[in-house]
Amino acid sequence: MDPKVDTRSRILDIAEAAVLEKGFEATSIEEIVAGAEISRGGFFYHFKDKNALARAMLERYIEVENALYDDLFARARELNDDPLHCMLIGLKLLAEMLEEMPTGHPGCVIASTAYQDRLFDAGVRDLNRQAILGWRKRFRGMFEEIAAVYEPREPVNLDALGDMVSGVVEGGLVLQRALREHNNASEQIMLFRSYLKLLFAPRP
Amino acid sequence: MDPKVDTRSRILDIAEAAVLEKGFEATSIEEIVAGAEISRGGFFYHFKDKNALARAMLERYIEVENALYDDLFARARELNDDPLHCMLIGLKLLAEMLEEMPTGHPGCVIASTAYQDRLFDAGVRDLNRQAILGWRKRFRGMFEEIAAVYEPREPVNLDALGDMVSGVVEGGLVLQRALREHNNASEQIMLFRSYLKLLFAPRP
DNA sequence: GTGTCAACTGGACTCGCAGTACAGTGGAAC
DNA sequence: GTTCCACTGTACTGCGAGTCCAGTTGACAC
Repeated sequence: MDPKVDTRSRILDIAEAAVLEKGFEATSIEEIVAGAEISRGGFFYHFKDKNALARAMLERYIEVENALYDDLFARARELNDDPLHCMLIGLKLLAEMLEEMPTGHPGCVIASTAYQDRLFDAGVRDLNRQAILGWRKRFRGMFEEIAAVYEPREPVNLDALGDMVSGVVEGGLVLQRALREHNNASEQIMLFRSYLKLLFAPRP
Repeated sequence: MDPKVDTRSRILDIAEAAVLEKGFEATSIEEIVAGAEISRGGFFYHFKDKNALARAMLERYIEVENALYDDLFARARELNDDPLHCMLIGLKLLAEMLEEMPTGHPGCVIASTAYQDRLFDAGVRDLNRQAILGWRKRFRGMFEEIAAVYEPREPVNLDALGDMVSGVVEGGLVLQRALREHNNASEQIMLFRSYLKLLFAPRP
């Protein structure tokens, strides 16, 4: 049973670890098949080419990420029913989570594919795009709820504010990777959180 | 004279355009030498390998970027002497500049190298790191000036706030690339600007 | 027990690209 | 007239992606 645990997911596991550590291009198929203990032929049996691998990785990653956000904000909602406080708690939880991830959050995957996009086909690029649009929609919805209760202190485009969650995470991860520091992403999220506190502060 | 205009910078020009359009890995030396109308031997005469090219590109890019920030905030300072207003004007100018860049801002280069870092040697990675640390220092200094006049409404780490400028730009550029939209980066900067307005709003 | 199919193995091959090596050349500077 | 810089051109190695395909192995079907 052990050697048979779905070869396809084993390939994805190995590939994901390698890609997160050193990037997609720097990860060779040779290396993946060695890690997964299969032959090159076996790899190409499951994935037509590296593009197909990228697509499968992105699909899986986006699912995991969405489940994570669902869970995070569901927990936040349990702790506080107010939409603003729920958001603030959720962001705190997200920041804590990012700190606990030693090698860095997979969020990388999105930025990484965005910056190497000529390496990928239209399917991969579109998947990437849809993921970010999904997060925009998710957070925009939450901000609408908040804005219905707390009038924003400054005029604000809620789509852009929704994007800012993804943007701050991605930007923070870029900093973290480039600086080789550890808490940049979580720090950036906490700053964004402080922005929201000020933006939706109740009028006196 | 025309065919002789410093081959080295011509290589850098061609390479930069290609890399910004499709990424470093996807840009072949073959293609660069064709664009610059030199031979492969000529390329390797100027650059030991692709790593040396990357380092030279980064060096040049960072210089340009720093000059740009110098100029931008100098102009802002001319318009208003108050450190907060100077920052707000500078960010507005930056946002406008980003909107006017059709193919997208070179800021990409930093994120791009960060995400493909295993492709590069320690020299390139360190250059990348130093650039971000330089911006941290620059913006931290400006925020210190502001905080000396306007007490922040929320506790804030000024290093992290300095990083947030780079982070928001990088994050915005990631969004822009992935979404294939055009104003995400400038929108994100304007949101950051609105954060600063709220954070350093004078007490009544 | 035979047949079928999915899930592979293994090897041989092509292709494109990075990088090496080096011999030769043309023109400006001294 | 020589030297040297800035190349050109060619020929080579090596690596990794991707193709092709013939053959194996184990599960289940009938």
